[in-house]
Order: sequence, then C-alpha cells, then structure tokens
Amino acid sequence: MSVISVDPRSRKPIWEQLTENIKLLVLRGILKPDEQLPGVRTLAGELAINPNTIQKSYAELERQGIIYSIQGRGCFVTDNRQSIENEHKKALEEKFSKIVSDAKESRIDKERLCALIENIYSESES
Amino acid sequence: MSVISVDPRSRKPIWEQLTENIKLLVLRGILKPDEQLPGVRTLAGELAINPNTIQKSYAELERQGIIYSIQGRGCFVTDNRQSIENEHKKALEEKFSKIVSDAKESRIDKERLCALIENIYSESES
Amino acid sequence: MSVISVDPRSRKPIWEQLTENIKLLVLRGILKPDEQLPGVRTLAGELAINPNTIQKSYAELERQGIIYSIQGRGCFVTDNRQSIENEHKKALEEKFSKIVSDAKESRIDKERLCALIENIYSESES
Amino acid sequence: MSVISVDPRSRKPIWEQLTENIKLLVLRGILKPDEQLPGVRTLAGELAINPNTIQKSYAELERQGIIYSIQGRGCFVTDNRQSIENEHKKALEEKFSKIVSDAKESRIDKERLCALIENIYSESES
DNA sequence: GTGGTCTAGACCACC
DNA sequence: GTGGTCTAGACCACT
Repeated sequence: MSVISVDPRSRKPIWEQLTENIKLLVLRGILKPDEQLPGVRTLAGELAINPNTIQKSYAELERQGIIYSIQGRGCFVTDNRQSIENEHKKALEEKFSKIVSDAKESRIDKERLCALIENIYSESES
Repeated sequence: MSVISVDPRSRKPIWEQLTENIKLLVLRGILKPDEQLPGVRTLAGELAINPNTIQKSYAELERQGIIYSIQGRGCFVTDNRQSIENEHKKALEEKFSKIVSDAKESRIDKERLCALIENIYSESES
Repeated sequence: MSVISVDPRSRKPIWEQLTENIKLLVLRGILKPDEQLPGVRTLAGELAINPNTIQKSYAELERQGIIYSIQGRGCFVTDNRQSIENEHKKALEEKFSKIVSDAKESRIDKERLCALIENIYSESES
Repeated sequence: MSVISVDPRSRKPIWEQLTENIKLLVLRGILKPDEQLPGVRTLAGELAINPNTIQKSYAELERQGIIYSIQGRGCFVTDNRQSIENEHKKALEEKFSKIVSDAKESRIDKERLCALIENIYSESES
C-alpha cells in the first residue's frame, strides 16, 4: 500500500497535490534514488482517480528533474536529492520572508514571531 | 483616481486580488469608516475590467463584514476596523506557523529564521 | 484563416509541432506582442484536432514564457521577443556545432561545408 | 567486452541508439567486413536490456544493408562500407543544409557559422 | 465566451 | 507490462 493520498475536494488541482506529495516523499528519503514509482494505472486505481491525472503529475515531476522515465519500464526517482533539497529550502525561505514582511506591515512584534518559532521548534520530534 | 490596482495576468482571480487590495486599504486607514467606495461601473472603467468582477469582490467584502451596502446609494466601509485587524493578524500568524513547521521539517535552523526576521524588521520604514 | 498547420501522420506529437509552429510565428513577428491567440476550441476546429491537444501546446508555450494566459479572456503573446530570439539562436548554434562535429568525424572537408553554406545564403530571399 | 553502450534514460528508443551505435562502429572500421556481431542473448546480457530490443536493432541494420544474417550462425558485417559511407555523408549533408537554412532564416551571419566550423576543425584530433 | 481540470477509453511504441 | 499521445465530452471558475 502506498503512502500517497490526495483530496479531490480541495481547490488545488489533484495533479498538483500529487506532484507536491511525491516531491516531499523524495525529499524525506521515503522514496529513494532509482526506486520505481507505482505505475500510472496502478496508482490511479489506488487513489480512485484517472490515469491521465497521474500522468500529468509524473510529467511535471520529470520536468522538474525529480524523476525520470524509461520507455516501457516506468518512472524512477533521480539521485540529485541534494540539489532538490537546496531548491526547496530556498523557496521556503522566500515564502517565509514574504510573510514576515506582511507581519511587519501589520505591526506584529518581531518578538511575537520569535516566540511562535520557539514554540514550534520545541515541540516533540514527530 | 484610485490607488487600487490589479494584475490581470496573475494566476490569482482578479476579484480576489481586488478583495485583498481593498481589505488592506481599510486596514491601513486609507479607506476610513463610513467612507464610500467607488461605484461598481466607475471602478470597472478605471481598472478596465468587467463590472461583474467588481460586484463579486464587493459581495465578498460585505460577506466578510468589511463593507456594507445601501440599496441605491453604494458601498461603505464598516467601522469595526479593530476586529478586522485582529482577524487579519490571526490569519497571518497561522500562515506563519504553518511555514515555520515546514521549515523545521526541512531542517532549517531556527537561528536562520530569526536572522531573516531581523533583516526584514531592520529595513528602512517604507 | 490561420497560418498554423500540423501533420497528424508525423512521428512528432501534434502538440510539439504546434508548439514549435507558434514559436516560429512569434519569432518572425507574424504574431505580435499582446496579440491574442485563437481560442483552443476555435483552433481545434480549424485544425480538426482535439481541444485538449491545443491546450497542452498552449500550456507548454506558457511554461516557456512565450505566451501568457488570462483567465476567461484567452492567451496572448508576451513581449520579450528579444530574449526568446537569443535563446533560439543559441539552440540553433549548438545543433549546428554538433552536426559539424559529426561531419568532421566522417571526414567531410570543411571546404565542402562552407560551399553548402554559400549556396544557401546566396539563394533568392524568400 | 564490447565497446557498445546505450543510455536507457534517453528519450530516443534503445533499439535506435543501438542501430546508430553499430553503424558507427562499421563506418569507423572497428567492425570489419564479415566479422561476426555478438549474439543477441550475449549482447542483451552485457547491456542488461531485453533480447527483443537487440533483435529489433539487428533487423533494422539488415534492412539497411549494413549486416547480413545466416540462419543458425549469427549476424555479420557486409563489405559494402563504401556505399554505406557515402549514404551516411549524404544524410549528414542534408541535415547540415537544413539547419543552415534555419540559421539563415534566424538571421545568423554566415561568417558566424564559418567561425564555428573553423573552431571545431582546428580542435585536437581525438 | 475563455482557459483549466478531470474522466473514460483508445491507440501507439517500447521493452 | 510500461509511459506517451490523442480523442470525446464533461465540469468548473473567471470574465
């Protein structure tokens, strides 16, 4: 059984959810380099969605360099996890900076933000 | 002339941009309580977009309790700025917490986050 | 009537042909900046192919930054023709270099290649 | 061990890569006339690919007149290297001409092309 | 009206 | 068996 799941009722397109989902699995090392992804039809069956939707997601992942496909064999995880991870961190920091700017504009104290950070980082390791 | 502007190329719907835009103007006190908003057709002309889009945005703002409309007169800003501001701050803090969780999961140091905060808060007041 | 055409019997996917086709029209200035492209259904009718195929092509063109789409309005040509043109030239030169290497390996005289170039460049301006 | 290699990740079908690969070996004289090619199963084992793929490639090579097969014995290189070479050169020149036309249309100077040629031909003999 | 997404089902080349 | 392409037709949000 797969650990992948999507919410068809979300406003975010299923193929985007799927893309992000798999990206995270690769980032966390749950999907290891050169490991084969489930086939489009298989996964479509498990998630009860259309194979084409899976296909679109796989195509996007390949475009992003996270997976590669071999004709007649299937799709596999690339082994450049490091660069993907760096890119992901950079994107996160940008989003973070943007929201901090918003917070500043709304006159939220920076101490408040730091306190929130402390809370989250001191939570039990999941 | 209004200080309101929208970007039709953005992936975010125009009516959402407009809603957020006006919400900010109220928050910053640029639009004061009981001040009248520009008419639907007027604003549509200025922004070169469809009046229905403006209408949808005004409806959303009324639903959120930020403005009220009087039949045959127009739309006006409500005076509960304080509660709107609180709500806005709360929403910001939730988004902030969520992204901090993501950062933690990606093993970004909390010191890094605090440094980013310092940078932004020490920028010149715009 | 449109100047766009595709060959459904080619080995190259229709959506790729279409993408390349439109890219050339932009490059040659036949499609001008901010000009609207034909709608997916319209073009699908003209070319007697499925709207989804057009859609895939438009999506790729948007990803390449050659066009942009506005929700509910349509697709339009971007105005960064210069950068697209440069990128295109660079790609052409790479392909050219690669084939010259092959020619060298096959012991084709460089004089022969230059002669071919002369021939083509002295042809009547189309 | 053979000097043949293929890249299963490439978008180009493996059997095509293989065909081209062997063709080059014949052209360069590494595979000499009447020399026997590795057996289908042997080569399949070495390259870790499906025997059917090798079979398809050998069939294509035979169709092109580059090798011939003897029932129960195996496949052998034909000795009409000259004609193959000529055909290969002709194909190269056609591809070359086509790309030069594209370059002309993109207003790349012919001097630029000649310079590229000079560079490549003056490189150290590999 | 537009583009964007999704489904269902087909066909293809490749392995 | 696999992924890749294409068709037909539907639904959605946005304008």
